[in-house]
Amino acid sequence: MPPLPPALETALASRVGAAPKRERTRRQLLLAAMQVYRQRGVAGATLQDIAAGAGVASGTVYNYFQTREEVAQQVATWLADTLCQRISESYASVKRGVERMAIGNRRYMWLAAESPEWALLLLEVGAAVPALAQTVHDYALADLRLGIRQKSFRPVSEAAAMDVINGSVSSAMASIARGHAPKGHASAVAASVLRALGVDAQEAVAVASLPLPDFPMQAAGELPGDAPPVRSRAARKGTRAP
Amino acid sequence: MPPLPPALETALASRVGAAPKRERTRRQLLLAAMQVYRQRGVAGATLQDIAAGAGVASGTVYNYFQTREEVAQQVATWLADTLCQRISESYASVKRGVERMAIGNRRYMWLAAESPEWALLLLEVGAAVPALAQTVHDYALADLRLGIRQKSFRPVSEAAAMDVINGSVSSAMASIARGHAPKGHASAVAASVLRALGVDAQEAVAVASLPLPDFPMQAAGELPGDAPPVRSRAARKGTRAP
Amino acid sequence: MPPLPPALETALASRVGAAPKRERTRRQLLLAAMQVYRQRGVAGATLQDIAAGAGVASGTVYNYFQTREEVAQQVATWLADTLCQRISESYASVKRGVERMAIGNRRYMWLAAESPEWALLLLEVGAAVPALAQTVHDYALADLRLGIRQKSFRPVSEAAAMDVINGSVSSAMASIARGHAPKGHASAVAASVLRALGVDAQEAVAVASLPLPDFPMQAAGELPGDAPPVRSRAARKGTRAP
Amino acid sequence: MPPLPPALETALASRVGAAPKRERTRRQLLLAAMQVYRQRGVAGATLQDIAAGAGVASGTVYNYFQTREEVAQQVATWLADTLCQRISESYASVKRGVERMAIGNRRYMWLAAESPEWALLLLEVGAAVPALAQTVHDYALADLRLGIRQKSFRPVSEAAAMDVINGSVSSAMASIARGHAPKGHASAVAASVLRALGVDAQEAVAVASLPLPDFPMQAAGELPGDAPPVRSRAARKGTRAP
DNA sequence: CATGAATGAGTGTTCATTCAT
DNA sequence: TATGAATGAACACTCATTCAT
Repeated sequence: MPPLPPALETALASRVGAAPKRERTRRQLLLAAMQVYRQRGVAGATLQDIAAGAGVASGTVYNYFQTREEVAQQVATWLADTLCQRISESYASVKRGVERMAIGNRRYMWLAAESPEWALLLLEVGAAVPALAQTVHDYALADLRLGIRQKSFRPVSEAAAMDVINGSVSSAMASIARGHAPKGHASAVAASVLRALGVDAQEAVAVASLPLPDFPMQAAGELPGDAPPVRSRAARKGTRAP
Repeated sequence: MPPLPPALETALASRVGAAPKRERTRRQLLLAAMQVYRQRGVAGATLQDIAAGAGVASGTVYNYFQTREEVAQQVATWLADTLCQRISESYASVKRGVERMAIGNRRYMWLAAESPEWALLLLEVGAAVPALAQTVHDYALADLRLGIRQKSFRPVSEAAAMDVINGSVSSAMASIARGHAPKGHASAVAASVLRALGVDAQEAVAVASLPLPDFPMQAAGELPGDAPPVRSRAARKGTRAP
Repeated sequence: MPPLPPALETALASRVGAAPKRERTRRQLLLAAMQVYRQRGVAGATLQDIAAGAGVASGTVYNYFQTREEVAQQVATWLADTLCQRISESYASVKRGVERMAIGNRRYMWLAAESPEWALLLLEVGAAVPALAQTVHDYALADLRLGIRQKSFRPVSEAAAMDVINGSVSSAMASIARGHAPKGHASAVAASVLRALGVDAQEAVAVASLPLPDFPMQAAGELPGDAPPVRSRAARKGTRAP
Repeated sequence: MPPLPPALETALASRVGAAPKRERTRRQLLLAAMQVYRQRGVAGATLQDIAAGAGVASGTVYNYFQTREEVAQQVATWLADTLCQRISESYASVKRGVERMAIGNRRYMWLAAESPEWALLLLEVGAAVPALAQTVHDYALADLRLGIRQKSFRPVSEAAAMDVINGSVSSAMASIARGHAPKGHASAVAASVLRALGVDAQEAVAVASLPLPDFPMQAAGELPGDAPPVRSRAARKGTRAP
């Protein structure tokens, strides 16, 4: 999966080298899984492909994940946590809900332009694992409520707003990642969403055109989602020593 | 799949009894396929499940469809043609783009409330078979352009508008079908979408609250998508079994 | 199967039009079977392909042949009888064994040059149905013995001679039909075989270079191998009349 | 497949016990495949038959061969390499083309007498996999050309000679293996072939009656055709499992 | 006789999972 | 822990054969 947004690249791959062995292998597996998910889809991915992609034997995967499905779960968890956290950090200093909403939405669409493969992966995994969508949903909801408190948003209803936000951004990510979108699509969609939330047309366009804040490259401390222990029926230390 | 909207019920199931044998079997197969798609997903559906659901031997499926994928294609085609045509007919007399847009969007969400299983099927098949999404897209685009010509819509861009429309309605259908949506969600989402398209807030809510026109129950002439002969890619419109 | 030697063309296809219906259908089936045998091999031929090739429904085949294998048997029988009889007739007036042997062998190889598809069919069917090879074998054996009686041949043994004759001609037919053989290959092989049978080198080449007698085009009376009745468990007349 | 010529027995079966596991299983599979090819034909052999014959589950076959056809290919390769190499080694010290030709041909026919099943297998596989026939062809061609250079052979043409050699020996192998051949058939055919190549009758019989050189029993170094890794089309000669 | 829909056992192939080393 | 051979249930798809019309 070629061009990963640098920040994510940093978060994942660059740390593969510097970690206890178990964690390193686990990340290689997650990384390989994502590659395969993009090439074959989550449903079509085979464990042997993932293992091969990570450079380990197929049996080894079961030292890290109990079932095929758990791999997808953990990929989703990792994606959700990393993305949401990283993105929300990138505009932590922005205090107005309108701007936060516009920036958050545009950032996802920017991701789709920057690295279409990862965006499609996100959509693919999001469709397969509800947990991912839920996490993203929660972050957006916070900004929505902030904007409402600040009287910037007057949505018809909170639920309607959430469907418009999530639906529009997802749809736009797909359009952009597949190359079907015109220039400026991300801002146009972001502005449209603001309008749906009750923002005045001119302001919507203005806010949706502001320059995006920087997206920091360095990993912020340790990764979330670190290795939950394998809960195998045979999980013990020191087995096999003669 | 229990509660099918009556109009669709009419179109499909009620005619299973009165048709030449070949066509009857084909419909049973499509019907069974839809059931299985809902239970196992399009990707997870097995041909033997479909065959069993239709009450025929597994080999029989291949007298009607050349591959597993073709079943999905024809289900999608049937769904797209039936739904789009039926829905657009139901408001053929409405001339204002704003209203048409609101009615169309609400109708899909109404479908999700009326028969959640079918709505989820539609979303599932729509995600798996691009043709379906495309057909729906085209119908919506026509109304969008109409509204623009009538100066009712002032979308930031046509492409952005389409992503907002499709994304929001899809997202809302899922919310509604899964029972996560509050009362009045369909109208709220429809109004929000109108606002995104540039409609004034009050008018948006007003238009999105108008009573939905009737949805006719009788089949309008013959069904679209009738039995394309196996092993021939010949034209499909208007074919008629002797 | 395109270029059939005219004589065979005459024997088979031209008569399809002028025959009682049952016989006509049967010939269409045999003809279609041969086509499919060439395209898919005897083992790979399906009954539905054969039926389709003959322009009848698949069930109809079972009115003429009891099993798939019987089709192959009758094709083989028809080929063997037609070919051997036709070929041997074409040099009935030749009295010397040497010449008869050379002509017979060359005629098969000529067939391979003239219509490679039919030659390959012959080899294919010959490998699958021993009866064909046996018939051809018998014709050749007669000429061999004639030549021995006439002191032209002094084979090491009769059995060895037969293996050389059959093996060499079969091998050469394949070479020729596949386009791997140089010009004059048929005569060269025929001469080589004569030498193996004890004919002097010069004479062998001379005899193997004589012009081939005409190969008559008109069908000689009726075809051999006419419809053996279907020995079905349900073979009766007048069934099904109400 | 019972009586394998001892030398081949040595090469294949006797080593099944003493080898790394992967190689052992692979040989069992090849061995089983040969058995089934004889019983059902190459085309009629099913993978489950082969797997069962080797005492493994059906899926296991795919750890060694990518497709059904590859099994046949590797059987053919193994047969061709083993046989040709072993046979040609057995008369490496013979320098005259005539003798080499006679010995080579007789050795194949001797094989047919010694272990008819293996001979029929050879013919069957040879018909199904061109590579086998080609390898055999090449060995014979070398001896033919040697004899021509030595003025022993004066074939009508090289191509004709090859068809006579291959065809006659193949035909004779079948006769012998099926028990249709009289005593001394191998020598008789070998002599006949020599005559076809231009050898004087008396000398032909004389040469074809010389005692066959020993056929060594011990494996000469390692087997050819050793385990090519699955999922790689890499070079196969001389591969060696670690 | 002809039809062609239906059958259902059978085939090649895949892949998640296990387990001895 | 890592390995990777082995497993075996599943699956998509084929096709000879039957039989009601």
